[in-house]
Amino acid sequence: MSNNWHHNHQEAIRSARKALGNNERVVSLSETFKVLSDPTRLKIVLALAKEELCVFDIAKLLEVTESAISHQLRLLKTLRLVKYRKDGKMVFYSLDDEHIEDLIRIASRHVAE
Amino acid sequence: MSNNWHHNHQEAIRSARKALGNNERVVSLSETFKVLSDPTRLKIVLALAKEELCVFDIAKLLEVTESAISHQLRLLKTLRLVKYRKDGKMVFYSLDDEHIEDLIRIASRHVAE
DNA sequence: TTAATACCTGAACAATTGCTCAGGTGTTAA
DNA sequence: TTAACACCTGAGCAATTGTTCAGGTATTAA
Repeated sequence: MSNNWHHNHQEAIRSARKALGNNERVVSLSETFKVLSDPTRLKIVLALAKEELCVFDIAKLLEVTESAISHQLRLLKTLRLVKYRKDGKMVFYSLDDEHIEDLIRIASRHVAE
Repeated sequence: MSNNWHHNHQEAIRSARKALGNNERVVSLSETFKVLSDPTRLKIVLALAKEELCVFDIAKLLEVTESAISHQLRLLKTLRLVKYRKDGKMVFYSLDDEHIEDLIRIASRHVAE
């Protein structure tokens, strides 16, 4: 009632605003989730978390073209999620991030319900 | 060398394939991450994790239209990530998932580096 | 050198996505 | 009844995304 704005929710809004923190942080957070939101990319991450693989191996494993894999690996490389090691003509990729596996573990539990 | 296929990576591929599990599981996993991959949606989830809010409040908080919020809430409702409670003209939403907060906590650690 | 292999790259494409807009429903107060 | 409010909805849109395609580089073997 009375002179409160709209309805008495200012407290809740202020509290929620504090929980959000600054915008950049939230955007970074969402970008972290975005990397894992594509099935192909998630499969690459899952595979590389277990084994070091070359591009051809990953393409064979996921049944997609080497080009598609290469594009995704470039992104994962840029985001420093994977590292690579050259050996002659081949390039071996592996996971370069400890937190990601924890993330996937928690999410798996969520999917299992 | 010799009669092995391509190069001696069959073992690694077999091991990685096992780590992937079945395709549906991975797709479900990626969909979980996808929900949190949009900044607006992530902000809604963060806000509702802290406070029960009505649509108008969320729109005010995030500075977007009520329509946009309503569309996102419909998705979150469908995925059973939020629950709602009607009170007169207003609809109050709150988070309805324990795992999501763990997920965000781990991802936050990852962003912090 | 030539050919084959392994991988990378940019352009172009179809598909998906998040939002706006206009209009809808349901509830409340005058 | 009328108007205001709170929210929902479908259509349409611009922007983004993942992939294919064609061609490129680098390394190795013949």
